[in-house]
Amino acid sequence: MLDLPASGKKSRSEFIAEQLEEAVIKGAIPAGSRFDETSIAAQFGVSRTPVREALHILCGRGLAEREPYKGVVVTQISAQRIDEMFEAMAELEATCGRLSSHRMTMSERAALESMHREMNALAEEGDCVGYNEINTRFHDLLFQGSRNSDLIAAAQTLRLKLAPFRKYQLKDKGRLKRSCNEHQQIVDAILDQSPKAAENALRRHLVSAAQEVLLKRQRQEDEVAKATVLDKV
Amino acid sequence: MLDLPASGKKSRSEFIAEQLEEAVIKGAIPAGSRFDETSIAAQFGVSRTPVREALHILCGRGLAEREPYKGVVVTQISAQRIDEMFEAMAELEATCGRLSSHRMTMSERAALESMHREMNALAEEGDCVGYNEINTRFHDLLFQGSRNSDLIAAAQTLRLKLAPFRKYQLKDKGRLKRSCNEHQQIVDAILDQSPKAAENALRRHLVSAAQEVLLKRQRQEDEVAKATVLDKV
DNA sequence: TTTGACTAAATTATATACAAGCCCCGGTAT
DNA sequence: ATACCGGGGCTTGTATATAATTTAGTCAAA
Repeated sequence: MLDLPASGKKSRSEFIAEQLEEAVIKGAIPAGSRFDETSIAAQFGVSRTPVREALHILCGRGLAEREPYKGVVVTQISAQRIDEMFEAMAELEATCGRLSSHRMTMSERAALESMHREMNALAEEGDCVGYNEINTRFHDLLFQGSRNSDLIAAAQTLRLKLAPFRKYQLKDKGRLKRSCNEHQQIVDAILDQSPKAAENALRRHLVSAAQEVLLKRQRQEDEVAKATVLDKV
Repeated sequence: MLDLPASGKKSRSEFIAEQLEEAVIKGAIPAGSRFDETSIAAQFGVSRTPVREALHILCGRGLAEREPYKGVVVTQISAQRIDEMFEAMAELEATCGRLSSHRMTMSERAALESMHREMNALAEEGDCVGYNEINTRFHDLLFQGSRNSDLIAAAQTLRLKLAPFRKYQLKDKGRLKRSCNEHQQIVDAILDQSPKAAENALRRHLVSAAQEVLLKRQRQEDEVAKATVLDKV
């Protein structure tokens, strides 16, 4: 039984929703598996009511799907869907970048460059965890720079849905350095206030991120398949 | 007490969510007003439970917001936010149009053109209701043509949020005809498979839609303000 | 052996009961 | 007169009980 919020502002439903969301994003709850209301309620030491409300929230965010009298399952996503999601993400980020290139404040531009320098250092050290953290803030700043809450919201929604697959990415030093090079193009475009260059740089960056994820995922699935066959023999 | 679904597939929560959504979109429930769980439950002749679930769904779609122990209120949207929403919508539609220009099938292109011709006729007659209906399908087809479910989802989410303001638009024959002219540019671009032209045409179309909505809204608010002042005197 | 209907168990959906937090309103003191 | 501070009422949040629906499993008949 997990701890409930000491006496936080949030209701239990929201707390549970956050916990479940994190579990889905981290891959702790595999895609396609069903949420059992009773057992989740037991885990958190609450009744089924707040659990149900939490599941509604997850569905709203597209992380799970609900079918009447059948339950809520973690959204299953095919390779083709991942491809689509990256394409959409690329377009959204490209749009944000284009707008950011001439809307960001001086201090935002400076922050972007400073994060980039920091990521360069982390890439050199091969610190994937640190890199990922700054990377998230880097991209988030690009969204914010667009000065459009609806674009930001759309981008973040999609980013959330892609989160479970991010684990396949940015895990080796080689990829980190390539990512840095791509970021260099983005930073340059923003500093130059060049919308077209920013748009292009972000599209390219997302293309290579997509490739990375899809290849790694494919490789892992192949291994699983091979292992399964071996088991049967 | 309203009728519940005869014996439909949907659960009561979903049914209620749809009804409330429609009410919000039509403006029957003004922005900023609070949903009273008890009275809504009474109206539909159900308990509070499905009403609460419906409200969660509304919140998920961004039509309402929840604050713990205070209730759920219809999302309040300022003129500036409307402006942002139209900007985001313009970028999303432009992106969809760009992709559609070279991804649509022949029959989709034909359908687009045929809808356009039909709208031309309706504009001539001044049939606003008919025009609006086809117009929705016209834009929806443009989304679908992008072949990207995430872009489609993002576009439709935003479209839903903009829906309450659509009532300020496409109400006089003049605007209908201008809209038609803009559609002509879009259709031409799609038929020519010209991504850049499609993108531009859609941005322009959305700019003028935004202007229409914002102007009409401003005018109406001014009238309300004037009336209020007169009341006080 | 397979198909089909039917029953029972499990799970979700809804209703109802209870607890907790917010808000207004009046009282009191400065 | 005004600012501060409980208390009561109302609304939301949570728990539990009941109804509706699906699914799995059994047994009979083709």
